Amino acid sequence: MLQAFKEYLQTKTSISDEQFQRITEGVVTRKIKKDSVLLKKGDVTSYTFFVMKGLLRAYSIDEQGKEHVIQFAPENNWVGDRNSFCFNEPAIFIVDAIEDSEVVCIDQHFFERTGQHAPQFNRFNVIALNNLIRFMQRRVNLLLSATAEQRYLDFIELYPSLTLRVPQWMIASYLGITPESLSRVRKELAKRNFKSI
Amino acid sequence: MLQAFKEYLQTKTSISDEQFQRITEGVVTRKIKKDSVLLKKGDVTSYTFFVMKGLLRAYSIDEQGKEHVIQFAPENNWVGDRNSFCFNEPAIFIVDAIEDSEVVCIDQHFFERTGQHAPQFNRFNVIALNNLIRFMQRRVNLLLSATAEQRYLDFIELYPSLTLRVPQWMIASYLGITPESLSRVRKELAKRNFKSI
DNA sequence: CGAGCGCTTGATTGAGTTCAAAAATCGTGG
DNA sequence: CCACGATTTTTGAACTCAATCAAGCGCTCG
Repeated sequence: MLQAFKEYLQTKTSISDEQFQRITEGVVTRKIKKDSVLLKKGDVTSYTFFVMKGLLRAYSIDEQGKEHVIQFAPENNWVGDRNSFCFNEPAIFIVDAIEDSEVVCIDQHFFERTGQHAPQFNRFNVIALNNLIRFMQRRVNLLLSATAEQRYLDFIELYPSLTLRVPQWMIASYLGITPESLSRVRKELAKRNFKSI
Repeated sequence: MLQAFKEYLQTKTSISDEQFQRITEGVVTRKIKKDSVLLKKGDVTSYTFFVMKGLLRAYSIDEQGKEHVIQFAPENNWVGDRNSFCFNEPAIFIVDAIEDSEVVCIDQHFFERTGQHAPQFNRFNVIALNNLIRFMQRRVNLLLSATAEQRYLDFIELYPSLTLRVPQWMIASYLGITPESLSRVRKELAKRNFKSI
């Protein structure tokens, strides 16, 4: 049932089968149907989620009702609202499913327990956090400096598979442009013979 | 000599004077004159820096030679290049001093040692990393959704003191707009009687 | 005191938005 | 399996926010 999660942890931290058994005692999974919401703005939850199957997104909605995708979370990724999970404040993002998905619900206790049972886990966790920061710095840098076209090219290079699984208007939302603009960017790229789309 | 660093660590982690003494053995500080570079793009360094005094910035330079500020680092903040420090890759950012500054040079060993001597430090570190991620998500969200004016208002609210210490063109660079645009935004705000600038 | 840098202002341009509508694709029930 | 409605993508035209280019002002610091 937690097979994918086990494989993930074991490739990252060399946790034994028995250790895995122990640390995931009581841990539950949850299936989320396409288009249904896992976490909504304003909620205060003590959970964050590991995606075993499917694809989710975290996004915000501005005053004009427009959505802005903060993160896509396919298999083997984490998703949640840090505001809520780490700081016990109301969630500022909405998390919902782009495809039928299955997630593992993880609370703070899990992190503590696992850190005690398997100290390598803490190291791994710190590296993962640093990696995420590095990744976000890159995204900020692109938003500061690059055109819509450059950002799109960066996206398809970084997430070739997502390009096929995510509707175009959501990618536009992730890039910070309108669906119409992304359509035009793609048209322009196609004209200049980017068959690779 | 490390007074400011000691106070920082003690307010965050309740490390004793003796512990501090032990973990900072061999740790060196460095003074950086205004406008001089602490870390340049392409360097591979095993250090990250805690700012005891002054103000630094991390920024990138794009193909057209334009600078984009990723981070301002005043007193009691950390600055460095994660690519280099955490992943031993060439630095992608430049770090230089906006004011005459003094930093503590910290290497990976410090983090390991400190984590062993004072386990609370690890907890604190993880929280700080999560806090930074939360903060960067907020910035991405603003870049995706807000106008130049909204981003500027957010900036002066979040960093009232920096607004006075940082030249205007650098704030523009942080916000992802040109100095000319920021000048106009300020003019517009002044007209609408935002005396509070 | 003058050269250079930072800030402002104006005129023009341009990337991307908005609004509107057509074309293509998808999902679902008969 | 097809048809129909809904959603997504594309296309067009007008518009807007911010960028660019260019000039002038004011400060400071060497």
